[in-house]
Amino acid sequence: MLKCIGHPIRLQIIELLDRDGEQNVTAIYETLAIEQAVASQHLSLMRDKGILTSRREGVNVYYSISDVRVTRVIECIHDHCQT
Amino acid sequence: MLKCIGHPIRLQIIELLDRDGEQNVTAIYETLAIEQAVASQHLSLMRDKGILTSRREGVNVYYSISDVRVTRVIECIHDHCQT
DNA sequence: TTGACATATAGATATATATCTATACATTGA
DNA sequence: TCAATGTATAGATATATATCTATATGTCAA
Repeated sequence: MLKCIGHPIRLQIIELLDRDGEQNVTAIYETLAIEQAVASQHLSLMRDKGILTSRREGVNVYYSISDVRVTRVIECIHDHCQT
Repeated sequence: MLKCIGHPIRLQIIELLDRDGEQNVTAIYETLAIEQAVASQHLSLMRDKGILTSRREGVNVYYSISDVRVTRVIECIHDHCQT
C-alpha cells in the first residue's frame, strides 16, 4: 500500500480521486497530463492491489479509492505534513 | 518521503527507530537480520533525504528520525490502518 | 602505531519498475 | 455490421533501485 503511494503519478491519481471522487480514465490522464497507457497501467496495478475499484458505465470505466487506509493516510498527510 | 516508507527494509528501520528511539548501525542490522552494508546504505540514503539524522559517539553511529512528518505518518498508520 | 571493532562506500550485478509504441478489446450508436 | 470512442494489454526498452562482495575509512585502546 505504501509502495503505491510512494510513486509520484500514483500519488497524484490517489489525491485526485480523494479530492474529486471517482473519475474515468480519460479524466484522469487528461488532468494529470500523462499518456493514456501510463494511466491505465497504474490504475490496474492499484486495482490489483486492492487500493482502487473500478466500475464500468458504458464505454467509460470509473475508478475510485476502495482502501480506507489510503484515504486515512492521505488525510493524515494533509493534516500534519504540509511543508 | 513516502518513497522511503514504501520500502520494506526502510519501513522496518523507521518503525524500529520510532518505537525504540535512536539506535546504532549494529543494533539495527542485527535486529532486522540484514547485512551491515544493506543497513548502512538504506540509512545513508534516508539521511541524505533528511528523514534521519546521525550522531557519532566514538566508534558508533546512532541514527534517529529527524523528519516529524515521518513520525506522524507512522503513528497515523498505527492508529487507523491496522488490518 | 597497530589491531580490533564499527561504519561507509565502490563497483559489479541483479531485479524491479516504469515507459513507450502499437495494437487489441469493449461498448455504443448509426 | 461498422465506425467511433474509451480502455486495456503485450512486448520491447529504459531506468531506477537493491543487493552483493570486497575493501576503505574512522575511532579507540593497548
